[in-house]
Amino acid sequence: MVNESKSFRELCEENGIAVTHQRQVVYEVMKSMHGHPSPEEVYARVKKKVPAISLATVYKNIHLFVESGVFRKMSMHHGSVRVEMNDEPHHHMVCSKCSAITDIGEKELGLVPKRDRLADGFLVERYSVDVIGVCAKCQRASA
Amino acid sequence: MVNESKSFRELCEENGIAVTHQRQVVYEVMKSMHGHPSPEEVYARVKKKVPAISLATVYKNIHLFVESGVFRKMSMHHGSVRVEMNDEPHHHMVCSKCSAITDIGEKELGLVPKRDRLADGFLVERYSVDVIGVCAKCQRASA
DNA sequence: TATCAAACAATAATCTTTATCAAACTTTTC
DNA sequence: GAAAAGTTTGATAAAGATTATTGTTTGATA
Repeated sequence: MVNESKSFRELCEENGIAVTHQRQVVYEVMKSMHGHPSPEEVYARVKKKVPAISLATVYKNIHLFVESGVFRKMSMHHGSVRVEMNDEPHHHMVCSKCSAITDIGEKELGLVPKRDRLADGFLVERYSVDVIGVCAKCQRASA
Repeated sequence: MVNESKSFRELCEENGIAVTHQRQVVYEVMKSMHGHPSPEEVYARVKKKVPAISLATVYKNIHLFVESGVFRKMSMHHGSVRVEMNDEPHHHMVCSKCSAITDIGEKELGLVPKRDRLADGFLVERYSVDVIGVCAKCQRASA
């Protein structure tokens, strides 16, 4: 307990964010959950330990953890639904500054070694690669 | 004109969906847009050609195009925000039947050849790979 | 311990998506 | 071709996800 508290305190210092009780509970609950829970699911669990907490606080802390680098966003894509109209096999270059998405052909990317089966008998249909980085425009802007 | 109409008609027949004027306009507008427009953006353009169309119709047709295989979903992830709590470098196996997401270690995947620069001077930070396929559970269920 | 910026809870507002349902349109059947 | 059967549409309500606002409380630090 003391150790966990201490490490959370250190983590906050490293990332330049304040230590609060709510924040610590959100962090610990998230760390304890497997997979990729939604904010609502995190909220439900946190609420058991801190009944007065608000959903907005959970959202704010999740965002804060992402911004400060404690956790990472799982998808760099925009929130609303997007579809592919491009028939060619391709992947995406996603700018971490401006979120712009550009297609890149499968060949140009110099692709993944394909396998039919992966761990636990997962049957592969296709790969979808996001290359996260900085687009030329944002490189110029920050130069 | 006649050709385009004809090919849309054929496309609908192939995919077992009815030919309607609204559907055709949504399809043609989407095909004509570069990048990955949001449903709202598609709606805005379609509305210029069919002022009486409703946003719900655009949504319904986008879903129909995805379900019937005319277009593809760009991200297989769930709608709400998700973050990574897993510190190890890893990627994701996403089940196309049940949408379950499982982590897979970078090494187990047998990785991508890394490059620093890609087309147009895009500066690479990291790769994020989604392997789309069928999980063991869903394979059993459909066997 | 007093001060001040940051974080909090509560809640309203916004944005995105889905559901409902009667009317209009497509397809099918004759 | 016209009527029946099945789909799609528009309008709108509702649900779901996220952000903004505001007055209050709390944490860090002098």
